Amino acid sequence: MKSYKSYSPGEPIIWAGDEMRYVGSIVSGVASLSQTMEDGRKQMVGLLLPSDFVGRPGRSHAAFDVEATSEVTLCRFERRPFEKLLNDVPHLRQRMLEMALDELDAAREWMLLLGRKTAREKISSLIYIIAQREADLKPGNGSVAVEFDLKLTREAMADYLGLTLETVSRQVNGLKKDGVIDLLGKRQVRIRDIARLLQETGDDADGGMPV
Amino acid sequence: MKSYKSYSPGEPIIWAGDEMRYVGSIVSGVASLSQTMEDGRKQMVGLLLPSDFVGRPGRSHAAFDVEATSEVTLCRFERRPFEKLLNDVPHLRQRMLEMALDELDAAREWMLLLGRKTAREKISSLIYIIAQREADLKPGNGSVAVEFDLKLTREAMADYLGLTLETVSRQVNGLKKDGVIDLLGKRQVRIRDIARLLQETGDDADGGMPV
DNA sequence: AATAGACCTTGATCTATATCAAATCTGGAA
DNA sequence: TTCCAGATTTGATATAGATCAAGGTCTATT
Repeated sequence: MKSYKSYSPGEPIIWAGDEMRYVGSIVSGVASLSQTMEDGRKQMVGLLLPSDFVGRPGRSHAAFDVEATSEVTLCRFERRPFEKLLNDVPHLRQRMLEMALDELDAAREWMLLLGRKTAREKISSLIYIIAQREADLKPGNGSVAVEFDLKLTREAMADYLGLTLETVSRQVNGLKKDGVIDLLGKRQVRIRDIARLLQETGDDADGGMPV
Repeated sequence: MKSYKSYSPGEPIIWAGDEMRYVGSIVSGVASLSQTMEDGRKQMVGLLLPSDFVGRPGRSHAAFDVEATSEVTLCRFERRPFEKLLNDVPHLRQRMLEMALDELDAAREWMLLLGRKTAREKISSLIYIIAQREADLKPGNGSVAVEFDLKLTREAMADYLGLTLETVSRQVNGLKKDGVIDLLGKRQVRIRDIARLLQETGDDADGGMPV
């Protein structure tokens, strides 16, 4: 019932419309959840990092494309037995509901980014979020990783942010030029000024002013 | 434990950060779920129509603003007893999970719209979706309502679509000029050519070509 | 070490949509 | 009916980001 499978960068894990025989969770690497329009316009709708769940119990066909962005290892369960388990173990269903609600909140945050943020705010937000999630995985130090690998091409970032890859490139280098981040290699980022980065995201920096 | 409350257009139902004493469901009217940035930029992240659930069990404070867009009647339950009910009745938790997953899918569809669609495609998609949901409520005829009230101001539409109200106005009148829709009063819409409208949304019109 | 292909950067230009600024419409209150 | 405030339309202009077009830079392979 349980098995592991690896995928190389760019490899599809499942296409929208395919039958889903498995559900699973990411063990290592980064995968992307995305939609594509007939004319090729593409939008990532989720970034799947280690511990994230893939697939939807109770649905036989995939609604979105899932692709490996970096080298990915997936831990898979056959969907049917998993659904049975879900019925038998109330705790598990509780857990699934929490995950779904967290993802819903994340999706809604992303809607604000896509609909209303500028290109620079979008890039800053993405870097900040990846730094945060990176730090969650390797606990210890502060609450945000200072140096890490983006594990995304400029094109993948563009697809996530609703921009073109050229704009992504310009904005990343803009943040570097302005001393907010350093680039050590194309995808290796060091955050030079975390407060400044947070400010550049356009998000409420200081959690609301009490009157 | 159960009560009803009405709100007039523009009236806040709850603000982000407020304590949530109730969860509830929309009985009639339209409410909006939205986020606002410090400088006033606003993005709607959900449109709440009759039968939609409001609030999140297991969370004590609201994550988003909820406002009545039209006259709204809300059926409220105290949150704590509701959460207890959720623990005792497994069927209810099952239902909540399904609703959360459906909303997640809807949010992800909206991400494609916000990130990649043109203004005209955005407006067409919104009109199409409202027509669909309108038809769901009053079943009978075809699968899509032909004539209905948008129940949203141009500004509310703009906040939902990530546009300005001027652009919304121009695009709505563009669709009218091109014979896709008729306007009977500012918010009353008649769909003149439903196939054409669907095409204008940019979505896969004919459900994918088998090879 | 040379080559190739996938990424990435940079520059010039274009355009969809925002922004600014008036009208104009509309439905309800007096 | 007349008036008014909010909602909508319409026009002129500005601009962020897209698009088009080269080059440059890694990294793996031979």
